[in-house]
Amino acid sequence: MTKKPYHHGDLGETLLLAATEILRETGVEGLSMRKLADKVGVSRTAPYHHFKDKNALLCAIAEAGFKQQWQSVEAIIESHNKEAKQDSFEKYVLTYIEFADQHPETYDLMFGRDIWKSGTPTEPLLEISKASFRQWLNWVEELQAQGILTDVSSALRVGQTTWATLHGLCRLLIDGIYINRDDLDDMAKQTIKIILNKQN
Amino acid sequence: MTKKPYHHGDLGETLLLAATEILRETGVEGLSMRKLADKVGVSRTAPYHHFKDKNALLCAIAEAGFKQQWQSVEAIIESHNKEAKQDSFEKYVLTYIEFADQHPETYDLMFGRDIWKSGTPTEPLLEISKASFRQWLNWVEELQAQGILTDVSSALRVGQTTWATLHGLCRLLIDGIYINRDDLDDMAKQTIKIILNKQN
DNA sequence: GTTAAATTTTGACAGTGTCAAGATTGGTTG
DNA sequence: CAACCAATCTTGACACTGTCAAAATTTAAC
Repeated sequence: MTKKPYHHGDLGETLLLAATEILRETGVEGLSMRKLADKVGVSRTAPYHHFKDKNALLCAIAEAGFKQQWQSVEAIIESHNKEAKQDSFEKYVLTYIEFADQHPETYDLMFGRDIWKSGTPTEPLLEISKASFRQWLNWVEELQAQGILTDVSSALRVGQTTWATLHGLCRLLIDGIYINRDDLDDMAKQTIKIILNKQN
Repeated sequence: MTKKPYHHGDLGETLLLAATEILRETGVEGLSMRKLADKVGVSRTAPYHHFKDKNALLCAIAEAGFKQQWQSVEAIIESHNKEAKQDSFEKYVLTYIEFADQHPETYDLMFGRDIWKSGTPTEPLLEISKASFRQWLNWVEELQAQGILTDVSSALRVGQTTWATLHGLCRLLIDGIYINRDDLDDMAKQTIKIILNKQN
């Protein structure tokens, strides 16, 4: 049952795709509703029938980012099920960093100021972001149970700080401050050590 | 030799002060050149003779932030000189977090996208930010020498990752994601433990 | 006191997000 | 098939933004 909407064909999805492309090429500051409409070939206000706001559009992009991230994490969980937990955790962290590295603009939208401070997250975005964090907490709990992570503090607390560490690294990478691209691999490993609390 | 400039009295400084106030009250998104001019009582384009750009204005604010942070750090170094290094390091970290907590908008400018990605840092800002990071690296070196921090990796590498941890926490706090205000003290302590690599 | 430089203003332009009103199209129902 | 309605798209408009150019004003220097 492929329903082809009215005039355009499937504007909503087309807009999302085009917006994501503009985002990748020029960053958020280069993404305007009008340019987006131009690129797709509709009038300036056409997008407003598919996204209430520019904020809503950004939220939709971020939402897609969370979904993608979610899936790649699930893939790791399944494929690495047999291995030692610690190995798959490392893979987890590397995948997380890789995502931030390859989709910096999307990552910035997912966790950055634009949505969470300047704007307001939509309901579905709020949900999936919470779910995403819960996914992380589940990992932490497992690792605590197996003695790989501290259980001196609660899973929540450990989850917060470890994720802060990971997030901090990603931000440094994305914002390009105090960090060189060549250092990334090395720092990722270092970060894993810190999280796992190993000296070497 | 107090030179009172031409018409206004001391526009440059007045603008900086007013801009910082607007920043605190409404965030970057509420800070426009025109509102700023209005607030100070000059015409829209008057600020452009004291700051080349809006970008230059933001850089000036960030620069002031670095200076303030620098001074509070220096104060710690002096006053805590006699104590054990580790104690003053903890104080250092807490002070850093406190600054981010009390001047979130300024902190966001200092390390955020607006200047480092959307805009371009001015020369003086670039300098003081580097100096600020070197200040941190000096701490790391001292702590490495005293066996408080790992010296498995270089000071640079350890400095990067530890600062990433600290920065990550501050960002979480500022952006208000996955973290409650009440958890701050607890998380700060936790973060110190992680950095110092102590399990409890 | 005249000249030059620094400072401020007014006018203008392109760009932004978004609302209101009208035009067009498609699906649904009699 | 005809009529209606709702979804979709366009045009026009408004307020706001950053910033440039040219004119006006004030101060400093000689």
